Amino acid sequence: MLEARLNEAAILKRLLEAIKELVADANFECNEEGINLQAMDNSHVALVSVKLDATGFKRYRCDRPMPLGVNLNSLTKVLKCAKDDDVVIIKAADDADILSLTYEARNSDRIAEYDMKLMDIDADTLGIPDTDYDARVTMPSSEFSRIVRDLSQLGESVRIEVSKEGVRFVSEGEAANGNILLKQSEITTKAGSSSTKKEEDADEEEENEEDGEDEGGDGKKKAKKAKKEKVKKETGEDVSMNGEEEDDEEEFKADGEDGEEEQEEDSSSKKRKKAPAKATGKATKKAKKSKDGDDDGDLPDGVRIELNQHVNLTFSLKYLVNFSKSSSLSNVVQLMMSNDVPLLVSYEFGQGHIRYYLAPKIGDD
Amino acid sequence: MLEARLNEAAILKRLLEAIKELVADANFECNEEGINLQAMDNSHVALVSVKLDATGFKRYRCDRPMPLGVNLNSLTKVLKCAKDDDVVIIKAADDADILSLTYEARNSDRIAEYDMKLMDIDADTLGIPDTDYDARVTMPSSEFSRIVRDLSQLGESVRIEVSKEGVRFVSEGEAANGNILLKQSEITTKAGSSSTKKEEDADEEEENEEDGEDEGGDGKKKAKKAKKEKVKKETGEDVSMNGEEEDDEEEFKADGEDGEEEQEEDSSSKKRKKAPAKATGKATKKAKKSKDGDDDGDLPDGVRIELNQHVNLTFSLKYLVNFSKSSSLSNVVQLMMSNDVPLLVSYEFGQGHIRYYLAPKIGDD
DNA sequence: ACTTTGTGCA
DNA sequence: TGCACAAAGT
Repeated sequence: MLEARLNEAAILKRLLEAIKELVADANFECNEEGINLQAMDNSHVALVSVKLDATGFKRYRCDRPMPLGVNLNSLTKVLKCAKDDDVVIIKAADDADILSLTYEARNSDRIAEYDMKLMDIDADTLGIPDTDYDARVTMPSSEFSRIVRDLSQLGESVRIEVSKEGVRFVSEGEAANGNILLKQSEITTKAGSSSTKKEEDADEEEENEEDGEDEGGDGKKKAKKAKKEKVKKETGEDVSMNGEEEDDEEEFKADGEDGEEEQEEDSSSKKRKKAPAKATGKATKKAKKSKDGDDDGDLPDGVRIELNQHVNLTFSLKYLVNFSKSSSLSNVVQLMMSNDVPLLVSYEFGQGHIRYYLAPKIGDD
Repeated sequence: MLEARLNEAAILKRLLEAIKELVADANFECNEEGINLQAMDNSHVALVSVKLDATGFKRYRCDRPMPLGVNLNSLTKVLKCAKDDDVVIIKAADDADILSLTYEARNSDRIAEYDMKLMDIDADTLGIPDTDYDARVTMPSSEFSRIVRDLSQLGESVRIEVSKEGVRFVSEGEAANGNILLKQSEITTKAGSSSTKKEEDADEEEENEEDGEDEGGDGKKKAKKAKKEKVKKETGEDVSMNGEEEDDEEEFKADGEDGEEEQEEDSSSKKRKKAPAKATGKATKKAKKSKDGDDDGDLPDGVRIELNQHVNLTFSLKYLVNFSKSSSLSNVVQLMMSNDVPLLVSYEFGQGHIRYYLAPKIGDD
């Protein structure tokens, strides 16, 4: 039995609007910690991963893990029937093939209920490469959208180069070449910069775990490897596949062995030796942030670059444009990159996140 | 070597948006006085002429005249990558086949650079008929857009009739006929009317030249001929072809002999015996305006009609609709007409102008 | 590229 | 409540 009550239908609507073009059908994996979705795009080039923390719901109950196989197009249609500020109640019986969505108007004088057929979807839970990233770029999501939209007019692909100078997006087309340089708003290397990050809980965790190199002053990570570890954790933390920990450079692979979102709590404590109850959500994180006076916070503008090593990768703009539809979910986006490893594009939105992975084009850097 | 710095990308974006449907490729003729473009539309029916005064740029440098052959579609794409308030720097080396556009964000932490291939375009510099117009209608550009859009739904062409009564736009279609009469806001004939005109320098010149009939009271021109002379100068002034002065009724013809915008100064003084340095630009004009307390100034609404002689012409609405895309460049548009002569549709926008010429349909009036 | 729909503003 | 602008669909 699943019953989840969400205060704002808007979040769900935007999520589906963002991924419905990328994926046709997907399982919403529900367990007591929340709802996760993981799927490869139709052409098996990109991977999308959505997490909604149980704590993000007004009310949440999930007796036992259950996958809800959903046709995203249908769900999008159903969600369009909700007003943005409606309260949504999602319900599914334990062995039912029906998903029920109830929309309650704020004033409660309208209650709409929709039932949607569920489907069985091969649970190809995907192993997400648990990569150590060499560069993390935090920027306004609107700017990222703008850049990929602009460059997609010129060419098929974009080369993203992160250096101390900043981030450079380069696209070469038949009619014209484009080249956009974003300088970071403040300090160039990691942390210390007072530049704000975003609702990225990762940093606090770093402090807990990797200790010495907290956000404070040291511009660079002590050791590249250490840094990588951190970065990885920051982003990899919530990724629904946790049971296994391939170090990196692995392409996405299907695996059904992870405990269905039993989630980080366990695995993180075991493998990463830190376990600041991620599931407890933002409250904890934010509290920590304010204490630390760290880089987190929401920078409306401004670009932040955290860099271990020069990266230079080429990606298909078509996919990036698609990813950038998630801008409505957050004002900030993070790009995580290491050479020869899939790019991670991450939007954090309070109740969870949506992350996209995209393998670089070969013959780049 | 060309280097031009424009404070607002918007102006260029709008210009290209306005003409890209009409013309595929064109030469931007650059010289020390500014940048000019002249081209016939793809079907050789209409002619478009754009002028950007050097003085309109924040910085402008052009060592020697150079034509930049541009594919307008490509340029449009590149310009779409600029935000409206970006600063644009246009650069071209002397014998390069590359045009470089650099966009600097207001806050300067984003710099985008685009390279565009240039092409060789047959420099069919066109002779624009230096017509004496019998009627000039000044009206809000939005109103003009509305009228041609409306009428284009009914029929293929519009008959424009200017009389003392006002301007009448008539279209006859299969399903319905339309007929729009615009009465002028105040006095019917020339000048004196306090009706504002627009950034139209012409009027002051009239005063200088034709004297007696300054903006003051006399509603009509003394002599029709004199009036015509004036009108011609007013509009024909900046038109890039000045060397020759075919009196009128000539269709556009290619000619390479005009000194590439050596411009009016010379010809006007010689031929028209008045030469209030048009090239010096609006400052002069405006100063004069304010002094005279004449009709100039920007009338947001209101229609002004200057008429020597009844005109009655029929035009293809398809083209007029196309021309009216320039509304974003100016709140005011001027229509200049004489019987059996191409219509001139002119938008003035501070840094220059965009003008369209369209031959009337035969069998009209 | 144009038309239609939806949203924000007056 | 109506109008205008912007975004999406055809």
